[in-house]
Amino acid sequence: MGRHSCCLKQKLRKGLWSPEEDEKLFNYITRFGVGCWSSVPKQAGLQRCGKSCRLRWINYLRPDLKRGMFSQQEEDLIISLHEVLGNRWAQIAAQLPGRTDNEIKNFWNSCLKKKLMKQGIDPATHKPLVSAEDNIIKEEKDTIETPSVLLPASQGILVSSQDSPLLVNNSNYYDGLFNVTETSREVFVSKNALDPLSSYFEFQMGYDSSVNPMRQFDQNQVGTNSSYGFSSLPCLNSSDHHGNVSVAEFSDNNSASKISSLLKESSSNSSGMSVYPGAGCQMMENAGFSSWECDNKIDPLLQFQVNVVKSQEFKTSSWQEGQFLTQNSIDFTTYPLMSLSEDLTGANFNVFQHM
DNA sequence: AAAATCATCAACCGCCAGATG
DNA sequence: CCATCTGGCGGTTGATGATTT
Repeated sequence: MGRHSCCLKQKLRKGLWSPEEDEKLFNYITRFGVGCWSSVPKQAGLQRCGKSCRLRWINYLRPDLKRGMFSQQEEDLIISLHEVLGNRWAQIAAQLPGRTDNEIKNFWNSCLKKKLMKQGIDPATHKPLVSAEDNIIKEEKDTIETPSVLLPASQGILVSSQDSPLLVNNSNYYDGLFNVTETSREVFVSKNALDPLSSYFEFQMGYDSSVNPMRQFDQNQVGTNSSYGFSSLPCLNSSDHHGNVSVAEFSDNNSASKISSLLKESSSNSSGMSVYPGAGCQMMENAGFSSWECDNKIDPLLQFQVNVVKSQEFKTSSWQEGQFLTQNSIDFTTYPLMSLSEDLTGANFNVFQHM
């Protein structure tokens, strides 16, 4: 029970992936795409279960992953979303282009949780740490009060997240085209650090370009890659929480990491990959245009977002100019089918010597 | 310098839901 | 319907490197 049939088969490798395995999987997926994961290992010549291959691809090999530290903006967004969504990591990850649920989950458990605790905030409830009795009393109170309310955008947006309602209720925030004015900027700036959704606004709209991950995205990926079909293309640069660019990404001593980074660096030169199968709607989201309807039908936050995004009519011109267009298929004809072994033994190996 | 402890994160496990026959 | 397969998700583990003692 609970165990996939593929995993029951004997002699399947487990544990860390070797560079050779990464190469096989990557080359297979880029060549044939993802159909049935259970058939991937056999056809790719891997002694792994399909599930393991899927995980490896999603969490590590797929070309659109953004690696490196989380920006402050991303951090705020994760906290905000966690307050609304709880441990629904996949949904949270869907709001952060290039990040995986696993990555966010790890970041939460290893870093954000402690950070909140230090601030005297219960990471589970996002409320000040209080005694258990107080909590019980408060929970009873909460069940009576304020459910989340969604108002039509034309009337302003009231987002109530338990005890920290955020009212967005004038044309500064929403004028039919969702223009962000200086007024709204001020409000955002003075927001409660843990105000749910306000960070989300910032992130979606990229209002703070100094720390905006989308801008970093531009700098790190677009700026260093002359062609890009989709989103985060690999780059040796990464940013720390304050937007400082570093080459920390290559500090990873794991050989598989190295080869994968190299691999992705190589692939970035002609990335025609726009959609990785299995990612569902995330590609759309990565492109800056949400298609929440695919997976999320009733979630209040997502419904809220749909309203906002639809209202904008996307204001997409700049994104389109940046070629962040949603495509429905992978153009593997433009994707490099290189041999990682060759890369490692060739000139690209010099990359590692600089580390 | 060595041992102990801590932090990080890739990968696995178990469960669930939808698809399929 | 029912059984099976498959993809997806969240929780957890264990290996590894970093830091502290």
